[in-house]
Amino acid sequence: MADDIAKMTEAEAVEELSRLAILLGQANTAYHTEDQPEISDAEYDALKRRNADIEARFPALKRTDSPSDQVGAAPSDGFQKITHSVPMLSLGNAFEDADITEFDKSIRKYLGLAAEAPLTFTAEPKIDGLSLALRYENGRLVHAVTRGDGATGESVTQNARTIGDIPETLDSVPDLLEVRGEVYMSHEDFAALNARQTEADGKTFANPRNAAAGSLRQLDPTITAARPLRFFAYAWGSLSEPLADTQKGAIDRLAKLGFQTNPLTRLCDGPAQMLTHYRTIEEQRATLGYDIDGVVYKVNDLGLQARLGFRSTTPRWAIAHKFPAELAWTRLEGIDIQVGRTGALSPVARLQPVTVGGVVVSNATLHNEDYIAGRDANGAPIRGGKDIRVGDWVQVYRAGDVIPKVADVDLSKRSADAKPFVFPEICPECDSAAVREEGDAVRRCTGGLICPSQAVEKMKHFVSRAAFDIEGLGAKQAEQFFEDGWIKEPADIFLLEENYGSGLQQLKNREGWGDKSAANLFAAIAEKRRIDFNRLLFGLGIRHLGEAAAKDLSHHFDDWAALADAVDRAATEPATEDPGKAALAESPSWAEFLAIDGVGRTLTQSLIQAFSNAEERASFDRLVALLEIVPLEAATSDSPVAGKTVVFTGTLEKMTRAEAKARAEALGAKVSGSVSAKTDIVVAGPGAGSKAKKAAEMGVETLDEDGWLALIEGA
DNA sequence: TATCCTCGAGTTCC
DNA sequence: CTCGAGGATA
Repeated sequence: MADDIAKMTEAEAVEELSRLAILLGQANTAYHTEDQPEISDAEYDALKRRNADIEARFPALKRTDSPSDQVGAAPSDGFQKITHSVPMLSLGNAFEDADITEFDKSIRKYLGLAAEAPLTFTAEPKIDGLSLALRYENGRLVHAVTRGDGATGESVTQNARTIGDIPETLDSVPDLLEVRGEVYMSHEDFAALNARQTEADGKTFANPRNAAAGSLRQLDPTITAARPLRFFAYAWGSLSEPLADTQKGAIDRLAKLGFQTNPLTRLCDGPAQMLTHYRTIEEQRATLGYDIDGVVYKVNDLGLQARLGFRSTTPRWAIAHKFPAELAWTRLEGIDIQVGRTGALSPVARLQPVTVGGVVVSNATLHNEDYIAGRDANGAPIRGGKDIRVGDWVQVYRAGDVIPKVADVDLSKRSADAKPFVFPEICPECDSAAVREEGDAVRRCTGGLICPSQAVEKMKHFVSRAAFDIEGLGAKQAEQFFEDGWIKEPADIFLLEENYGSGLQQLKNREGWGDKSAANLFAAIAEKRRIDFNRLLFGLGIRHLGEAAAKDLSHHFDDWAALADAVDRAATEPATEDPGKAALAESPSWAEFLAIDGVGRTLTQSLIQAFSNAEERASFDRLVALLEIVPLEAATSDSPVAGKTVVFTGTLEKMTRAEAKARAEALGAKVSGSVSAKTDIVVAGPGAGSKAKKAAEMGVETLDEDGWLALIEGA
């Protein structure tokens, strides 16, 4: 250790560590962006060693962004999960020019803008890479998080620091700034990387996107550092203060801060200009040097963006205009039938492997029975039917550049002896009858849990990410345990240790399993004995009960017993021969379900069916007895309208009805269409009629539009 | 009753 | 990611 370090005071150490962090940060940036590093490797190492020495003497002073945790640090085990403070949503898609005019129109309608009123959009290439969120606090990069499922991503901070386009520090920025953008690899760098990979171990990447994704998710940052990744900034998440008041202004600001922004970003005054720019970008696509898969349009005015807000998974103010998908022709070698957890029989095409969009595809979906069929039993042509036969030449594409689909068939190349595909009417897995309900597109196996395929798929669903999400017990393990007979129903998972704890030995003999993994698994399972009510409901795999409905139900029912009791009562109400009739709605037990937003007759019936099935019910009971169910927290919004039921009536002048509803809901209010005893607030615009009158009669608080806006202001 | 929007379910490859 | 269908709404 150098003498001066041994003599250093704490204050001096703080200052020196700060100086070293900046120097090393600059050196890193220079190293990764330029051919010529500013300092030699030896000098770099010396600085790094000095930093480590000071940290060794003053461990308490170690900075959160310490350079010693960066490139060259020991690999961490896995990536920390981080919840995005503002969700990273995906974009709606457009494929045709008409979708763009429609996009413009629907925005105008939502905002109440006339067709001739000015409305400006940004248009920029959609980079085909992976999204990354960079969190800067007081101008220092503290976190880099992948998109993940949009709500939660993985921290790849150490890896992101090795990317030259990502600054370590920023000058004169808001205290909190989250920059979002795309990590990608250029064609040139991709080719060079694959050449190197070929020499090293022969494992090459299928396309630049996969190479970028693989590189960013390296546990050892030194490997990422050796991969030439780049970054374009195009958006932002949480901010302590706005960057600008337009989209373009914000992008320009990011560019000034030192981020790369895409040079093909333009302002467009309407659909005509947007489409022109789309063609321009499309023409340049091949020469850009990196992959793009379309053009993104965004409403330029950030005030309007805020008014437009979000649908459940996409913003209303942006859309991705995709380039046409790459197509390929190949031979259909066979058609297999898969049976899903609900019993749905899905046809899957087995193809002669073919490259589509940089990936070799050998399976593709064939949608359903009608899609394959040419003519029905009476010889009449089926609408939408393509008459696809084994042995045919078929056209394949990857929908959204992901899911392979059979798009078309070349009838001219059909061999004379090709036979129409006969869709099975018996489940291929369990021989139960497979029936198709009137008006339904899918045929379903009626075997229920007798059908091994349904049973195992249900189990996979139970352990899936949105349900119990047990670490170490994914789809594969669930299937394996099911086949072993160790897990026959969800409750068995929680009895696994008790019943097969001694089976540790057996586990150990299985490939990839040791003492440790079994212990870890039991710990992970134990952790999920405490489970959110909505996750439990979703995990049960009741038909029509998805993630959203599970939340709706757990908002309404306090606990499992309350729900089960309500379902039981509904089950004893009049038969449901004709679910459209009023008799059902009038029965109080059904009414309780139908009154829940998002719950209708179909789901109610489905709940009754599941709970009334003795075996299924017993299986639920066995499971619930082993769990501690955590009720869903009420939307903890402290806005003045949280939990209130609001009715809008009359003409709204400052916002459209859809906008008013969305804003109210975002603040935790429930928006209803008619005034009832449950209504808390009526917002009446000019021309309000019977609803305002009824509200007055019932003594419900009535506000005009300004009164409402004043009420929610600041929330 | 028709239309719009959102959700559920099933899909592949890495 | 897409299709089909359920649920809300005009």
